[in-house]
Amino acid sequence: MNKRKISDLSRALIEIVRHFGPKGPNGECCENLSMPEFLALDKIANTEDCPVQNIGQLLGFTKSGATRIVNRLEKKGYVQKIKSFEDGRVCCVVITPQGENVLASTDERYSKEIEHLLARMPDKNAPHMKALLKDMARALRD
Amino acid sequence: MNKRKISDLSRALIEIVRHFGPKGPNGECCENLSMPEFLALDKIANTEDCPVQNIGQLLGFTKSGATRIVNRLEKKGYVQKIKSFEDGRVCCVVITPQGENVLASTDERYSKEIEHLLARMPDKNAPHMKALLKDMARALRD
DNA sequence: CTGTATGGTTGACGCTGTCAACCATTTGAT
DNA sequence: ATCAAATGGTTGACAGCGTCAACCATACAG
Repeated sequence: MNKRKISDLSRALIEIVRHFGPKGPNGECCENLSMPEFLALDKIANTEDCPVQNIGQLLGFTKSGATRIVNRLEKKGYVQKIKSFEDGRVCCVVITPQGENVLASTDERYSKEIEHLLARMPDKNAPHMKALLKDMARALRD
Repeated sequence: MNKRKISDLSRALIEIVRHFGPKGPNGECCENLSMPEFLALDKIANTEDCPVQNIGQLLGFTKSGATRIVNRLEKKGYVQKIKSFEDGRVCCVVITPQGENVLASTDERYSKEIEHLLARMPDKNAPHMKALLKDMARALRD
């Protein structure tokens, strides 16, 4: 198989992204959670009294997009909207216990898959690989 | 920032996927090419006389989805459909010179971004990191 | 030559996110 | 106190993408 046009490195990253991304084998992250929904849920879990717009900002959505994602999550019972009593315009989005559950179980599946993948790597250099991934993510944030 | 619920490793991978994936800063890979379109174009470039269904198979689409992606690519001028003369039912999808161009330029952008990222990382051993990423992608294929 | 399998296309549909207009609340200037 | 921005959120209309099922055309086996 003589791959052309695209460098090995690009292709490697693309394949990794594809595998773990929204359209990989697990197009949905969990039972009934799309990738953006999962990401939003994660943000909500980690933001105290998260306003709707924050989510949009963090994930690169419009505020109306954010509203819609939050509504979906709410309908699924993973999230609750509570009017802020400091500012009547703001909706604090809070994760529910069910939301916590689904987040935890998704994380578990994700982690397991990563471990499984790392175990199959040639040099068995899993710890090294983990460090690399974390460093990469950190470098992305800067 | 005390991140809860999700393990560091999961989060790292998620962030990487997000950054390089369809909804990262570059939601579109190139000018007017969505992520799936880009992937399809890559497959087409690397498959001699690629039937439409192949693309669907390789990317996890229905055959009708594949038709639609190919049509989009054709409308953009990156691809051409040619009726096979060995089997009148089959459409060979072939990349055009413009398609090659867009693929090359996208690869260049992608590569540059990776290099840039690696340069910012604490471990300056770029070749080693590249090797690790390629190993990871290889492990995915098995 | 007839029935079946296979490749591809198309119409109707559902889901997701954007845009723009909108409402409600807050805030600042007067 | 009042009124005009500014800000947070929601909603209707819309477009893009992919699925499903029905369909057409070609190939092939008996």
